[in-house]
Amino acid sequence: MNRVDRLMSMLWTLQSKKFVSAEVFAEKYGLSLRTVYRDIKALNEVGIPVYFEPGKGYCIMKGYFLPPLLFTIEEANSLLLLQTLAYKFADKSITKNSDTALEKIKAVLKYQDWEKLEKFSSKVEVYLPSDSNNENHYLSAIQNAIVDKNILNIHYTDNNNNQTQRAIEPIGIIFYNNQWHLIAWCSLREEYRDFIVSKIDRLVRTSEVFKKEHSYTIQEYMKIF
DNA sequence: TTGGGAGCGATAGTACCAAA
DNA sequence: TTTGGTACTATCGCTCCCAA
Repeated sequence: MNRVDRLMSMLWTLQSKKFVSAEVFAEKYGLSLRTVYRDIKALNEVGIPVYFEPGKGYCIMKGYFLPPLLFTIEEANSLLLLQTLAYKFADKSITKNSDTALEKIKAVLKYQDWEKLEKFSSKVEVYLPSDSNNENHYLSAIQNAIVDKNILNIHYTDNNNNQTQRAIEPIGIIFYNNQWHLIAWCSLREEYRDFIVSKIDRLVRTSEVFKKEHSYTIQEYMKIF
């Protein structure tokens, strides 16, 4: 990493964390403390309001924000790979967002890097078994419901082709057996259930918050069931 | 019990020099 | 030009001791 990239990286770190000590920077970039002090001074000299709080570390003045407009070609390639995986493993609601995110990244790349990224994008492919299905578009809504603890109303077709309507409280999503599974408290069955996302025929995210205090995390659920 | 001063360690910062 | 090493100073927080 050259010095300019490192200074930018330090800036993003300071923007994303409350306090960072000189020692943490030295360890992160494999530098001596002396060089970290020089870098902090360099940031100050170009007008970035980095200040020091005794016992805590360095911090950037509240309200100061520089949008992360610079990406290296390696970072852009990594994101392109992730987007390719998203196309295969996620649904339309996710790929729509990852498309626009990648377009924003491409827009701020240097022309040479943009050209490299375009060449690379035609040389990456992921193959999945033919029975995998990511044709619906509920993953994004499910993600938001999990974060905001919103109840979901779903129309679901189970393994016996029985169609039911349920109110569920989603605690997490898991990808296994080539399918996304939604783990949720089911008010119809009054227990935790594993719903295959592709078998959800209709999904409505309500503004109603969870009625139950959930005792499981998604990791604990997978260990137990 | 409380407040002040001394001592100590951790951390931040600077100066100078050498090496790559 | 950039970086690291060493020596040094400054500051802060904590603990201990002692006097009021």
